[in-house]
Amino acid sequence: MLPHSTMKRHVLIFGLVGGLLIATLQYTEYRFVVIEHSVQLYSALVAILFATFGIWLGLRITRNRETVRETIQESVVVKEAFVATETPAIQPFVPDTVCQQTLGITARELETLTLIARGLSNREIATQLFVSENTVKTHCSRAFDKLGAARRTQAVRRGKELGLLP
Amino acid sequence: MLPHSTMKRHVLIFGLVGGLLIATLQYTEYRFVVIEHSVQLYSALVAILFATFGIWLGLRITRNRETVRETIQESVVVKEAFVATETPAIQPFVPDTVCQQTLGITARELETLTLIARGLSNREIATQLFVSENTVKTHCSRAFDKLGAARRTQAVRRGKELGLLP
DNA sequence: TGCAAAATCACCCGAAAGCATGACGACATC
DNA sequence: GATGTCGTCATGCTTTCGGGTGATTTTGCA
Repeated sequence: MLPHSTMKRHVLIFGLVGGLLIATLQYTEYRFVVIEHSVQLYSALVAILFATFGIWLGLRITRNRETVRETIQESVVVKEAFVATETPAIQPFVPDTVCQQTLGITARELETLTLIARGLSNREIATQLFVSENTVKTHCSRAFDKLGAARRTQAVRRGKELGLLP
Repeated sequence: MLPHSTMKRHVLIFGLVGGLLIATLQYTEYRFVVIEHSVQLYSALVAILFATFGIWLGLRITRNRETVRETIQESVVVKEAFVATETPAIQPFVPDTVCQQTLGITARELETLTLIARGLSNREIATQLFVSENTVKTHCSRAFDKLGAARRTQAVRRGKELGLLP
């Protein structure tokens, strides 16, 4: 359930940022290029910027709308929608405990996976979890095994697909 | 021939009007419709407006530039350009071109990043891109550098945060 | 109380990843 | 023609990962 105010602020910020961006670009342009085709090129750039921005915004909004719709009819479909679309919008992420248990992934392993997904190295993870690097490696190995992953990037991907990671 | 300052002011006005339009519409929206999906629908509308505006502008500019350069062929080019720009607005993921350019990430680097995010190893990426593994490594290094990432997992995380990766 | 699972740590070793550096050709720009 | 960017590739070197194996200590539950 997305609060409307959040969305509103989103859009508003988008708009303002767009305007500001244009303005700043304009300003910088003033003191930079004074060549022949600069205006055309510059306009093209702005146009592309606008287009991509609009497209991107459209994509975003569309995706969110789908989320809303899915949530309303809430059933089995909600799960997939949750993983795919709503996850990034909300802060307190709750991993799919069912999936975790069916795969036999322990709490510590999931914790390790989460830190991997954050981009930490084994050593950093060890520091953060107050364990040795070897232990982290063990957790990694087991988690990778259970996820059917050969690399940590793959593990992250799988974890996100399965709803184990935010 | 239009004086440069005129064009500049043109573009600037476009940007500002865009931002203001969003803002005012947003404001009116606040005190008008209080229906369920109004915000989402409304945002979608604004997005479409933005996108079409951007596309239109892009088309205009493109046509102008083509006209300037080679007057012979034009209609065909415009058609293709239209198809090319509007099609990707629907399904597939569109990376944030602005962010990409501000960071100076090249197309090849982004491609490499995408495959990294898919969990592929450097060797697999090399195979898929028909280049040597060393080249992949180079792309990785440069991309990591531009993203401020030390590891590939970190790069993926950053890329997703910045809207460069799906 | 005792067993099983989990968590912890260690060691080795090969593979992969990452870093630095240099180089070359293509291509566009100036 | 000089310059710059991009893509490509290579080499050498260091670090990190991942797999394998084994061991010890908690811990939870029967």
